[in-house]
Amino acid sequence: MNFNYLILSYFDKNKRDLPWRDTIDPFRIWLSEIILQQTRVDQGMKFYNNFIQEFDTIFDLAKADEQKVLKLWQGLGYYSRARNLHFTAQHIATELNGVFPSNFTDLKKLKGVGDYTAAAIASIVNKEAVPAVDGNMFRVFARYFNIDDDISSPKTKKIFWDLGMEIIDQKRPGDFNQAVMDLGATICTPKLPKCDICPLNESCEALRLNKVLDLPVKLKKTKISNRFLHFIVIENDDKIALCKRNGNDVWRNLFTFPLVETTTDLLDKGFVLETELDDNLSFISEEKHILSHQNLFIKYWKLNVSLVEINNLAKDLAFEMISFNDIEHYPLPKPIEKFINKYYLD
DNA sequence: GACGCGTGGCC
DNA sequence: TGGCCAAGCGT
Repeated sequence: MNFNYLILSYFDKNKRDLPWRDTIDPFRIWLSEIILQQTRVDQGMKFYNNFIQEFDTIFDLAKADEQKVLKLWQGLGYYSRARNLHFTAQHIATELNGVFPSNFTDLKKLKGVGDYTAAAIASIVNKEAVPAVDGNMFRVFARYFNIDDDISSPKTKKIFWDLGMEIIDQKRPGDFNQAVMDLGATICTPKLPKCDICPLNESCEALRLNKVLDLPVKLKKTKISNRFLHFIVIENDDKIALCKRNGNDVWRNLFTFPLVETTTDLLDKGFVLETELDDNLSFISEEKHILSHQNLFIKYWKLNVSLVEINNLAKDLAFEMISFNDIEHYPLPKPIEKFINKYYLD
């Protein structure tokens, strides 16, 4: 019994019924792969369904505003995926005459499509025998073949790619890749792997050597930094101040309240704005919001000012007054979404 | 090659 | 609880 036979037999009997598995439409396969980057199926499913409901073809996606795409992506995180998704849809619609690339080399040229995504799409849509090297593949292969190279090192990826190229099923490359991912997501999991019911348990090297939980080896740990954010809530009538974020920072092109960032939690002199308007500030609430690489210590402050002062401030802080009725069109980071839901929309 | 980029779930 | 993990990519 070899790896391919065992895992494909398992896949044929146990593959998960997922909406993007009903089609070979490259647009839908592509969308699902982008959504599932660093994201669990459970979390991405409803976003996929929402996108498909809103955009039937790549032309519909290309015609939409980026802001609408980001709004649909709101809550899913890693928002560069949504910006690149939209950019690539426009690129295909206009530069490629709406024809979605189907081979690995051309897919790789698309913004937001790397080795993994290109291989996944090419193997499923084009039956191209290229391995989809993702976290699941790292884990399943590292365990089955007892590979202890550090998977956080980029050069290790070539070891797994080469091995994948050697053994990928030539007749069913797409099923092979999906079978590895399904096994990794349901049986060969990072913690509490279900080795007792694993279809590969008679030939798995890590299981034989009792080192399943030691593989794969991942040495590098991401460094976490602390940031201190002060969001200024400015209201007038049925409007509230929002700023579009720009620059190379989290939540690019999403909207927040006007922001003052400090280097420590302790505000020197107790001032936020460092003008006489600090007298008009009142503390509302605080929370800790955890990103993958940053701890955000967030405070919300209400600024009580007149309409005239708001108009003057708007120039300095670059915000717009947005009607609550229109907020549904503005993509918001999770903390801002939660704040607005709690204080205004309940 | 190292780093920045979200959110939610698990124990 | 806090650390780790989840179908990576761009720079």
